[in-house]
Amino acid sequence: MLNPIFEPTLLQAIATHAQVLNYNEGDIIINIGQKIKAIPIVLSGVLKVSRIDDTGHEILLYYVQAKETCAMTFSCCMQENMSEVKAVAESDLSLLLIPIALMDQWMMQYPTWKSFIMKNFKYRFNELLKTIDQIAFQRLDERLIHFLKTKATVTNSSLINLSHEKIAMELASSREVISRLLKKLEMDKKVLLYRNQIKLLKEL
DNA sequence: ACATTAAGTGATT
DNA sequence: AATCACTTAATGT
Repeated sequence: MLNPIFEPTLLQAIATHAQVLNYNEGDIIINIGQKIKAIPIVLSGVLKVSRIDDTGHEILLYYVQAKETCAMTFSCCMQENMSEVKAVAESDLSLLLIPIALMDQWMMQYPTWKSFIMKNFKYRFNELLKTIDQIAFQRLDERLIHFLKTKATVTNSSLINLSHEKIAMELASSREVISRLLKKLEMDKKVLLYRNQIKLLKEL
C-alpha cells in the first residue's frame, strides 16, 4: 500500500524494522507526557490528535488519515522527548510504527523518506494554522460547523454518533453552549438532532 | 417502574 | 461564551 510512496530499498527497510499494530476505536495511542519511541504512519483508519490543558479541557488539533503521519512526532522525537499531544484511535486503526532511531539515517539515505516527511510536515503545519485561525478569529458556531463537516468526511457518514458533551470537549467549550448552537442549526434545517446522534443535512 | 444519562432552558457572570 | 441550577426526555436494568 505504501508502494507508490517509497523506493523499493526503503520498503525493504520498513519491512525489516517497522511493526504493524492494530487498535480499536477509542484506544489511546499516546498521551501527553509519554515518551515517543516510534513514528506512526496510518495504514488505515483515522487518528485523532488533540491537546489537553491542565484543567482537563481538550481541544482537537487535527485528524491523521491513511498514508499520513503525525507531524508532532517529529518535533518531539528528535530529542526523544515526551509527547505534547494526545492521540486516540478515531476509528479502528492500523499503524505502521517505525523506531525513531532510524529517522536520521533514513532522512539521508532515502530521498522518498525525506520528501514524505517534508510533505507531511508542511501539510500538518497548514492544518494547524487553520485551526489556530479558527480559534482566534472564528466564532464558535463556525467552528462547530467545521467540526461537524470534517467529522462527517472522516467517518464517511452524515450521521454523527456523538453526544453534545463530547463535542463540547473537542472544541473546548461547554455542553450547554453546544446544545444551543445545535438547536439553532436544527431550526435552520441544517441538522437533525437525536440522542447521541446528529444527522447533517445537505443545507449545511 | 425506577435509575441513569443526554439534552433543553433561564438566570448569572 | 461559560457556568450553575434545574427541568425534561430518552434509554438501560
